[in-house]
Amino acid sequence: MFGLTTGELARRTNVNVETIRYYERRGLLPSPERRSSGYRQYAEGDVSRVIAIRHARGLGFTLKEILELLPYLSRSQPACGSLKRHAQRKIQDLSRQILELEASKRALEDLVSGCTRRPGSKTPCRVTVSLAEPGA
Amino acid sequence: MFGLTTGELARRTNVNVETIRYYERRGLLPSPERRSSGYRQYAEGDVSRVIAIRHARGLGFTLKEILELLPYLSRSQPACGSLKRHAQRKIQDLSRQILELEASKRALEDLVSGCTRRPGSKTPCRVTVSLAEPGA
DNA sequence: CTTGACTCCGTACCATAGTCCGGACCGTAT
DNA sequence: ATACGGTCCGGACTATGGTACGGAGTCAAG
Repeated sequence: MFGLTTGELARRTNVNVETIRYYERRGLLPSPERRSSGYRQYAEGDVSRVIAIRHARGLGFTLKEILELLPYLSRSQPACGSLKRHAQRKIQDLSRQILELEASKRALEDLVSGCTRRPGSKTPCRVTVSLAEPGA
Repeated sequence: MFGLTTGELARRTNVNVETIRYYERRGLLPSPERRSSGYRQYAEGDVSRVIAIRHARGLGFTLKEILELLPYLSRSQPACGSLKRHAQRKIQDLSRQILELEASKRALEDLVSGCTRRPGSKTPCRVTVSLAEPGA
């Protein structure tokens, strides 16, 4: 066996071939061995590595953050504490983002529910006013 | 008076001069009158227009969405209904985004709280495993 | 009349996460 | 032997929302 080609790795991980190359450029995947033809030869372990990256992406980690996380994943004695701190920081980030979105949502809901304008009315509706003259 | 220059509009609305020009390119601001020198001449109304754009951005609307919204803001009889539908669609978007972030947050919290590994332990911590072998 | 601040313009650049392209080369089946 | 699909590569392109640059022209104060 010569290991997996880029396409095979891509199929197994359900990811675009270009994404595999992109992850290599970003340093998320190690530069694999090459056949004499130049074709990349991936090992089975690379499958779980790609899956781990996709999983972490799904959890909201950026590629940059994952790059910091990856060393822990390949150590035999993983630095659980550091990993935990990363995760906790990410939880804080997510909490903040959620709060921001909720604030926007509430503001919009207030806007919409506050609009009691009847069609044909001469006064502009509250939504219009709020967008056009915020603070009014 | 010759109206406001780009810089004056930028200062009054607390945005970058380049952003003003960018909004013009994107069609969010009308191309203003020009002095003989070519300098843009903005009217007072443009101040509230820029502020409205920033406000809508803060509510989570994209520039593209704001572009669709703006016509309603300048009509004398604003189409309250359309505006309301836009706002409601945005509320749906925000709700969905919030749910996604909350799901990620919960997953991370489970990961972190589930990790009871003692320093020096031979078994890798759950956070590591979960990231490296999602689904395991 | 000069200086410094401001404005003009097109274009390039930033970050993010990929995706796509085109020409060249490889590998295998027929 | 040749066709077809896979792979190689650098670079361009997508979308988003701006920011920065550089050379030229403008405005106002001294």
